[in-house]
This record gives sequence, structure tokens and C-alpha cells, in this order.
Amino acid sequence: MDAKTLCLGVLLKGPATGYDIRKAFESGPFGHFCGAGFGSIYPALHKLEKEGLIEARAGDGSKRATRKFFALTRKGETALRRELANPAPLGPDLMRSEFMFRLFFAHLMPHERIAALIAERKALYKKKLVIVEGVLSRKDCRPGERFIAEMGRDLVLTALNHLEKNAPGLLGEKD
Amino acid sequence: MDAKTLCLGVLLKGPATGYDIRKAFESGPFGHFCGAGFGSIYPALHKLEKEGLIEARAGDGSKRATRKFFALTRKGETALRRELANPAPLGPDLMRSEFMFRLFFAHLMPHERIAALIAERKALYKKKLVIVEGVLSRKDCRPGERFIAEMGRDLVLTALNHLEKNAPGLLGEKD
DNA sequence: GCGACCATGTAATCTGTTACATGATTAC
DNA sequence: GTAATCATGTAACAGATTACATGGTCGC
Repeated sequence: MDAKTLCLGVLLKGPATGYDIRKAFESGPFGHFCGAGFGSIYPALHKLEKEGLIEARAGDGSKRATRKFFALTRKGETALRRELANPAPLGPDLMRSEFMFRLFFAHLMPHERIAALIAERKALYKKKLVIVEGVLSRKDCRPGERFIAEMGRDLVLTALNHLEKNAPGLLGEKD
Repeated sequence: MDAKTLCLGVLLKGPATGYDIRKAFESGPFGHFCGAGFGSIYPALHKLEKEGLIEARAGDGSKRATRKFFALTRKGETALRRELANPAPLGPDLMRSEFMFRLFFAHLMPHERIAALIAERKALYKKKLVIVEGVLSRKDCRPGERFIAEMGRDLVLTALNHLEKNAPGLLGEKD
């Protein structure tokens, strides 16, 4: 799942600019299981174009002429399908969370700090929830996309729930 | 959360070899929110030693003399505490999942392939569950560690549950 | 006019992954 | 004896992150 494959995947949903792809990761349907910044996306796009897997179309004459829409070529679609069909076992789901790393050492932090971290994280999760619910409300949401978005929503709800239910206990029984 | 900080964190629980640290990520209490391979751990350990944050002790005379136990120095403990106290806002929780990426495009895959992917993933999640329950059953599990392990357990249970409940729907309504 | 957001791109650096290389110990 | 697990390490490479650099458009 390098940046190139990720871009290919996003473009399967339809032509998009580099900026659009970034948004798909930041606040779109891909955000809860992968991601990439501009510094990965643009180089990836250029490589894909050179390989003939995508092609660029100029922005529609009038305004914002600077933007470049990229679209999958037939070759690109085939490549992605082949990648998806690859029977090699998939890697494990990876999660990395600075938040969990910190809370792991709760016994080394003052109460207020823990409480602040948890409050901050709850706000983040709520924002995520809004995003994933936005995805679910769209009509062009295919079964697979819906399945994954619902999984993402359940996961965020679980995290939120855990913080709400168990934070008091953590703050109370501190040594 | 680079490899160095991660190692420091693991060593706060007690002296360990590079191999032990790897296990803490692979099948120990750190596994569900961070990770590193040997190729990151050993160089990190050597850098930390050079900086005086950890120190090496030779293996206990008898057998397995080749292994080297690393332990936090006072300086190292201070450094970690400072890091934990750092009030800079934490980065978001990142998840990356090849599984979700694939399932997102379920409409491009044959039924059996989807079913196989889901079955495989269920097995992985069950394995994870066993690991996290092992962590929770240990007595030396501090409140923060317990809080995070319970969060991990809830998350895995949610994922498992989602697969069990919704996979039939995904397989049924395929176009 | 100004701030937020749209939009593209490059370069340096950092760091992680992968593959390689080696060898001891333990349980079957 | 042989396979699994313990155990440490290096080197090359790929890749991502970060910071930089620039400029247009939209709404208030």
C-alpha cells in the first residue's frame, strides 16, 4: 500500500486533482485506513503518469486553470484490478497512536494532564465521526465502501465510548 | 514516536534485550498502538546507549551469554518523563489497513475472494484478542496500561463483531 | 483588503523496511 | 537431527515527512 497504489485506488472513484486525493485521505472515505501528504501524492502521480497508468487532463478552460485532473487509463484500471486480485496474504492492520502511548504511562502524569489529553482526544474522535457519517450519507457509496465506513464508524464509537466510560476510573484510582 | 522513544517506553517497564522489545511490539502490551522491527530497534538501542539514556548489562554468566540487557539510566528516565510531559498537541491516531483498502473495492472482487479475506482477517483479530487478554490478565498491569489494553480489546471486539454481523450482507447484496 | 482555502510542486532529510548474515539453544 | 525460537546485528534501498516556495480564488 504505497502512495502509488493509494492514488490509483482513489482515482478509481473518478478523476481527481492531487488536492482532491489529499482530501480523500484527510476528510474523505479513505481517511480511516490509509493516508498520504502532498509530498507523497504529487511524486506518485507523476510516476503513475510516466508509467501510463493515469493521464492528466487540463482544468476546464475558465477558472482554476492551474489544476490538473488525473484519470485512470485502461492500463491503470487493469493494474489496480490485478493488485486487488493478488492472493498474497495481506499485512496486519496497523494502528499507531501517540495518545495510547502517553496514556500507557498515566502513572507518570498529573491528573489534569491526563484529563486534558482525554478531552482533546474525544474532540478528535467526534470530528472523525462527523466525517465518516458524511461518507455514509452519500449515495454513490458502494457496498464495499459502506461496509468499511460502517466499520470505521463502529471503531470510532467504541473508542469514544471507552474514553467516556472509563476515564473517570482512570482518574480516580490513580496512585 | 520514533523507534528511540518507543524503546525508552518499553524499557520503563524493566530491563530487556532487543529481542524482548520486539516481542513487546509483536505480542506484548505495546502491540496494538505502535511497532518496530529489529532493523529499527537495534540501531535505536545503540544510539540511546551512546547518548547515555540506557546502559547495557551482560547476560547472566551461565547460558545465553550473547544477550545484552538494556536498562534505563536516570538520565533516560528523565528524558522519557520530559517527553511524556511535553504539552504539544499529539498527532492523530493513524490506522493503516490493507484489508480495508481491499474490501473498499469489494465490487471488483469475486465472492469467494471476499469471503476468504474476511475469514482470514477474523482469524487475525482473534489472535490479537488472545494477546490483549493475556496482557490484561497480568498482575503488573498498571492503571494506564490496563486502560489502554481494555481499549484495544474493545476495538478488536468491535472489528470482529462487524465482520461477523455484516459480512453476510456484503456477500449477499453484491452486484 | 484579508484570511481561509484551493492548488501544485521540489528538495533535503530522516527513518523505516527489507534482506542479508550468523550462530546458540530448546523441544520433539 | 531438525525445526522453531532465541538472539544480535549491518547495509542498501525505498519511502515518507517536513519545510520550503509560489500563486490563485472566494467569501466577508
